[in-house]
Amino acid sequence: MHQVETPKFKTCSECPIRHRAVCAKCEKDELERLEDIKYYRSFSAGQTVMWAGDHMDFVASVISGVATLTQTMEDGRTQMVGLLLPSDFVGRPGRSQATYSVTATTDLMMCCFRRKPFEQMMTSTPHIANRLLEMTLDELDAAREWMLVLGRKTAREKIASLLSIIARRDALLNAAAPGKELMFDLPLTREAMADYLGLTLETVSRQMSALKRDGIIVLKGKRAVTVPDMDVLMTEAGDDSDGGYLT
Amino acid sequence: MHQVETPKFKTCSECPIRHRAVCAKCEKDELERLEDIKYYRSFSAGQTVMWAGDHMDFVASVISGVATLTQTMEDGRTQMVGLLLPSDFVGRPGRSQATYSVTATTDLMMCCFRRKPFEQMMTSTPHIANRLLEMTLDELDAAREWMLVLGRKTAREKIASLLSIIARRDALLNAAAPGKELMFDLPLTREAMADYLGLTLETVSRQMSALKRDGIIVLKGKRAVTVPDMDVLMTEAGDDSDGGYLT
DNA sequence: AAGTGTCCTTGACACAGATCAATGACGGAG
DNA sequence: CTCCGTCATTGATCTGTGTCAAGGACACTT
Repeated sequence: MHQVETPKFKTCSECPIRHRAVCAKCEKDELERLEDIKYYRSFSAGQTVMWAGDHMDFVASVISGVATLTQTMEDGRTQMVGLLLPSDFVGRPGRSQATYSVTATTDLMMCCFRRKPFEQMMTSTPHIANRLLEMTLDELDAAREWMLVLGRKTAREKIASLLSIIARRDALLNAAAPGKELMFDLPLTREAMADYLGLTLETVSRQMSALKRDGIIVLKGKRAVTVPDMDVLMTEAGDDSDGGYLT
Repeated sequence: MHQVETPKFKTCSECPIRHRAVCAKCEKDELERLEDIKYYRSFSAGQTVMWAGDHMDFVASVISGVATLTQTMEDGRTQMVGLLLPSDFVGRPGRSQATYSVTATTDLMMCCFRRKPFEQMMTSTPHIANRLLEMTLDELDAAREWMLVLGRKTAREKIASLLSIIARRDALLNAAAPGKELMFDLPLTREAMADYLGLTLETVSRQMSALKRDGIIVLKGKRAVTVPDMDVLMTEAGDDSDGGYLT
């Protein structure tokens, strides 16, 4: 049951992800052509957007909310392979079958483009293909970063890594003051966190409790997280804490 | 010490990776422009091609041999994040610092393009950018496949997964008859396999012995592997064994 | 032929994280 | 306000893989 809510803005130029999504480099006229082939779809938290193997006749951008990309083995073991945040792209041009399952973990709004005309536009205007290449290269880097987390980090480091990723992108979206403490809501259940990190939900829960006990994070309820000192969290994640400048 | 051997062919049109590399879609005239900005470099097994953080003034295609892409934490834990086979692309246009270390695990020949002129060509001819997008999307799929291996598979399944990947690409290169037994040389040491799989080299060794004991593989020396039945290996990897047709 | 270095194998034991199981917190329906 | 379902926490125990350690196979040097 897709809720067919409509977004609060009217045109692409008012779209909150206008400058970061796959359409970021488009000129006015290109945007107008995109308007013709796009439509909005919304999903409520927990809904499945598509199943692996489904026929897909669209590609899409996440406008708001969070979705997950997951892969499942026959015996039910599942691994999350991507976290889709606003402006992220879903689907692969030239491919009609979904490779992964997509699930909304919060209420979700997507901007969908009919696949065939979108593919045609990609060949006729380089702006879209260029932007998609940039975004794909970024995602590849993120996936490789994640391979280090999955392959070599301890459970505690994994949790700290996930928290710091979510904290950072949240700080970015909400333009938080640096150096100060950060506050955000976890967009994932313990089970989803476990699926992201290659752990069980029990281990996630225990490590969250341990980080809380050690004062690395403060929990209010199950989802609201406060990070008093981001550098300490980064150190727990096994990443170099210094931000790059001033040694 | 870079060995400055030269390849056995003379022009791009005779190049063995001509139709699969980043230049695959180029026309004759575009190939000529590429000739002007390219040069060959060769490395012997074990040599480091570049260190993470190095300044890079080129991007490159692997012509022959195998290289690895690795990421290392401060305390020395390392994770391989990519396996570079012939036709694979190294480096990121627009980025001057290497993100990962690249190491030749066999003798290696690369076709390097000076970065700045290559970037200019990317904007002026869509064929290169298009091909690079395709290749990057494929690599992203491979990375995500690997996340499932790292996060959710047992040591035995991990080894079987790695062996089946190498066996398949080898069969592809050498056009082996399907259904028959496969034979190939491992291009990786036990330690490199461990770094790919998020295991220790001892566990890799034990699981190799176990697969051998169970008749899944036959070892001749340390590197030569024979797979009597590919379907059995795929089942051990936890992948669906059936190739897609005929259920 | 013995010496040396690299890579690999195997064994004994320890431990991080999985598994099994019980209980708790919270929010929505009636 | 209580019932019930979902999600999270915590404890007890088990086990797969890591760690530490010894030795083997092979290639290359002299």
